Amino acid sequence: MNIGNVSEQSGLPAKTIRYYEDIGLVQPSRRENGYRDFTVQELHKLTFLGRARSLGFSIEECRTLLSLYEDHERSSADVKAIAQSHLARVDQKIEELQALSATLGDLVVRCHGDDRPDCPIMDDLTDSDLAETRNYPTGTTLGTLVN
Amino acid sequence: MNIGNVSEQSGLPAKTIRYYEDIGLVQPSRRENGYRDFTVQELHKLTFLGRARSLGFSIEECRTLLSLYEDHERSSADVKAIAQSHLARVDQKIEELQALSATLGDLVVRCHGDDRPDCPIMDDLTDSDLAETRNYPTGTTLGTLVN
DNA sequence: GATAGTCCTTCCACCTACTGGAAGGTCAAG
DNA sequence: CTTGACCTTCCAGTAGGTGGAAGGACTATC
Repeated sequence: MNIGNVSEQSGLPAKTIRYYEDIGLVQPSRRENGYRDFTVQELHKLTFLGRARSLGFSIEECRTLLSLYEDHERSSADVKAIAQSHLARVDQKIEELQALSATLGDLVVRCHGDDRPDCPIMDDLTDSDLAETRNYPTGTTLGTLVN
Repeated sequence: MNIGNVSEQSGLPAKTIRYYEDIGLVQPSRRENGYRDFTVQELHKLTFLGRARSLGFSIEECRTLLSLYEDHERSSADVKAIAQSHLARVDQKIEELQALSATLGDLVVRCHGDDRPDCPIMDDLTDSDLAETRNYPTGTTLGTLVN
């Protein structure tokens, strides 16, 4: 199967599939003309990867999941552990974002949003006393908060 | 003020401050020896930036907020608009993550997590029939879901 | 004056997970 | 034989930094 075909059937862009080959998630063979030639198994792996990625598993988690996927003797505990730790991160992120939403929501409500310069949002970002009572999240866990 | 001093007072790593200079968020002057020399105003701007970033505003939003911060004639409506659109994105992200959490939570609960290979999580990632009834999020809004 | 330690500088590479685009080879249809 | 769709590789860019190397500057101590 050509990459275009596999792309259509798996739902992954051809670019992404080439990238997955680059990082060693799939190893399609090559034809004489240099074109990649995918087997049905590889199509399944790519579809699997697409689903796992859409559930937010990282590439490295996907790599592990893929090896478990191929190991029919694997224990479900191994799979569950990955899913659980991923779930924990998702839930933590939700909490962080909810706290953020509360803060932002409060600021937005308190801001008149008129043509005068007085603005609680700016005051909050500016005034160190306000900031000290608040409790700004710092650094590590909140990186890119929203995409 | 030297960068180390400003770093300590603003809570931003020196690396980050240099980066912010690179992208034009601050313009400290230089001493004869080549060291950056920050004014108190620049320290305030950096602190402001740190707070805005910790609330999840993007660098470009921070740039706009910073110009509003410096414009004492600005209207609060301009500030509010930015905060509101940011809030909307945060809330949308929360919804997406909650849907994800529900899906993952369901899978995790249904997985025995023992040493046998049967695993609903794997089944879900593998079986296309299951997947069709599900409704996997795709592509754009869910990029890197969790950091 | 020499030396050690800390601070500062620039520059380059790396992170995630792709995506866009250029330059060029291949294949099937008309 | 040409056109267009498909394929290839390679390079660069995204957001927002972070890590590290190589080297200059400053301060304290001997």
